[in-house]
Amino acid sequence: MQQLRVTLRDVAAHAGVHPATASRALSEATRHQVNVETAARVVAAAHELGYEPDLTARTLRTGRTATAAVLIPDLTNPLFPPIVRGIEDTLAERDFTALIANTDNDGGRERRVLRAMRARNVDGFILLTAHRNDETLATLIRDQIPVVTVNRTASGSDVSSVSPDDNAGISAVVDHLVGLGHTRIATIAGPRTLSTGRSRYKAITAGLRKHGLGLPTGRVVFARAFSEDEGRRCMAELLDSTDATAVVAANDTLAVGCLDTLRDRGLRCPQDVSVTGFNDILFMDKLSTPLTTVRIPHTQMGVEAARILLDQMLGRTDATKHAVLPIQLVVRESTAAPKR
Amino acid sequence: MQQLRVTLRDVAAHAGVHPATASRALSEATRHQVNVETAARVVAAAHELGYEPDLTARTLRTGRTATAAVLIPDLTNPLFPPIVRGIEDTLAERDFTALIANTDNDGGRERRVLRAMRARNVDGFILLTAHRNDETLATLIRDQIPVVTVNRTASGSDVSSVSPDDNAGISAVVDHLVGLGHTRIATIAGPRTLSTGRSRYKAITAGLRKHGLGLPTGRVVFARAFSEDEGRRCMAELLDSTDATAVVAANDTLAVGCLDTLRDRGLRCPQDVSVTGFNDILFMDKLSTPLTTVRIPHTQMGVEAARILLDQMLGRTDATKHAVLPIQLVVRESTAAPKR
DNA sequence: TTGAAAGCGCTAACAG
DNA sequence: CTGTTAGCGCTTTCAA
Repeated sequence: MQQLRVTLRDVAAHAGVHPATASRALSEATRHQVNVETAARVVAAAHELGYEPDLTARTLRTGRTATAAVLIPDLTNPLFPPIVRGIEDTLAERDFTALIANTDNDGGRERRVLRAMRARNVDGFILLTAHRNDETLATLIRDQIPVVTVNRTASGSDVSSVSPDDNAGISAVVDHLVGLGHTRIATIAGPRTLSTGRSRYKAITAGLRKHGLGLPTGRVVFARAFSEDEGRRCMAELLDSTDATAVVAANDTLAVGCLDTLRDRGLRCPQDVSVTGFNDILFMDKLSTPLTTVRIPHTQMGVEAARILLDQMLGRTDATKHAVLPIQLVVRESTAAPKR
Repeated sequence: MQQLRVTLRDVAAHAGVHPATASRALSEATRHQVNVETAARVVAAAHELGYEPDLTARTLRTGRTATAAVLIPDLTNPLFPPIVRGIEDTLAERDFTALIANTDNDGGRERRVLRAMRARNVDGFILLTAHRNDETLATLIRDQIPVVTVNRTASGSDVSSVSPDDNAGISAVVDHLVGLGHTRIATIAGPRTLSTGRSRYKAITAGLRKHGLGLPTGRVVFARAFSEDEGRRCMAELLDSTDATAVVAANDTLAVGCLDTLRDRGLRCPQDVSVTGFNDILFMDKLSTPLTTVRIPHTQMGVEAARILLDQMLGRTDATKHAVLPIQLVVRESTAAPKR
């Protein structure tokens, strides 16, 4: 079978001390309690034997696992991998590990995942999934488990969060379109159950108002999910109900669906209709119509979230913190002046 | 602090039995050792109290964690997320969890990750990273820890693997190009340290020979990594050294780089040069030149890998298994007959 | 069929 | 500064 594991007792025996002393010598935090020479001897022994502490045993004793759960809707959505990398790399700096799980925004799956994660005694959670009035989130808050939400803010609750500056992003998009001469601007808004959906929707009405423009009912469709399918469906609906010359999609995935429908209907982007996205996910610059969109600092969002969570898990603070990260408008070829 | 956890003792007390009996009653495998009524009482008590076994404690006792490590080069490469999802979902069916780590194909990182995973007592490994003569792999084999490689086969070693049918895929690509009338076909081969690089390179020479065609030195460039940058560099090199009318890239990422270089040089694809990829990753159908490529069953590869690993971890078998999954040629707009 | 007892490897409280 | 002791929650002998 598997090679016999080197245990703390082995190290202690090798160094001629009691296991407890070896334990102290090996931990940064308690090393000062040990005679310098003794400590050195223990460290040498540990090194020599290739000692690697058993985190399971440590967890059982301390109740902490040095693990954070990361709940995401779906890893295959290209928005998430860079964020997850930011999280993982930042956690790793403190020897924490991320436990990733996909929830597909499905209540049942979410409950199952939450149970599995808690059975594993994770020290904290990063939620890229939270909806308004999120059940998972409520449970975690009740049990005082550290949580950070990313790209989602929970309604009224006091939870740390990291999000892109939706307001600035949408505002920049609207300014850009108005600057090109568009006055009839429509939007495909995200689901109202997601904070990104709501905040971007609010931002666009505000942005248009700033220019003295409105958003009549015919020019708004709410997507039921941030999916290409929904992008296609919503665009079709808009084409039937409005004469808008530009469409602001709540994210890139929806925008990609829009482009499909336009092509299927024989319309050209940007000549007939301008389209914008949000997030600047992978390959948006290489589409047949390179997408004008809002770039958010994906990886940095993960980094920030992990930092805030680490602070909480390590007990360095319990202040809630809301990081709003800067965005950047990226103008490509999906936007142009409206036809005369 | 955190809500007090319901423990096995609580359940036992509630049911009026000894913890050991409760333990037996709660486990499928040992339930038959317990009086039916007693067992029912225990189960009811567990349910009522909302008992969730502490996996940490179980691990310490049994040595098994119900966890598998998944080592990938980089999660942000769109090839991997669907595979990882297949792995996660399949592991979850047996209440196993995946622990994902990115190695960036960096030796130091790999060693660090391996140590971290072993400190956490994972029960098995899925490697999407293995190179030829892989150090990590060798260690795992030596210590008899269950391993499955995906998209990589280790040279000469006896490790279970899951891979797409590289041979059939490349062969289909070559047949397709020859069928269009190409005779001067070049290739951007993958790194020779990766089995995918080697096997696809072998497959193309074999495929060309079948048609009486050769692959002179000027028509081969080896990429140092499966990256867009390398695709750009290699394409530039090919353009300088050959008059090929078609380029077979060893994967989609390289192919995307090729397209960039062609555009930068003022060449059109497919009119001037045909290009093909491999994998059919996300958005290859929506590029400005939709890519002709080979579709592999991403998610299914993950599913197969997880199944094989589960069999090994649960001790159901120790036979090594090599799954080669079927591919499909997807013809899009990056290939056409050569200019006159 | 059930209970008693031991122990996985570690760390923290307490003594000395 | 170091050793003793105890115990985290669970499973698995062994004994009754």
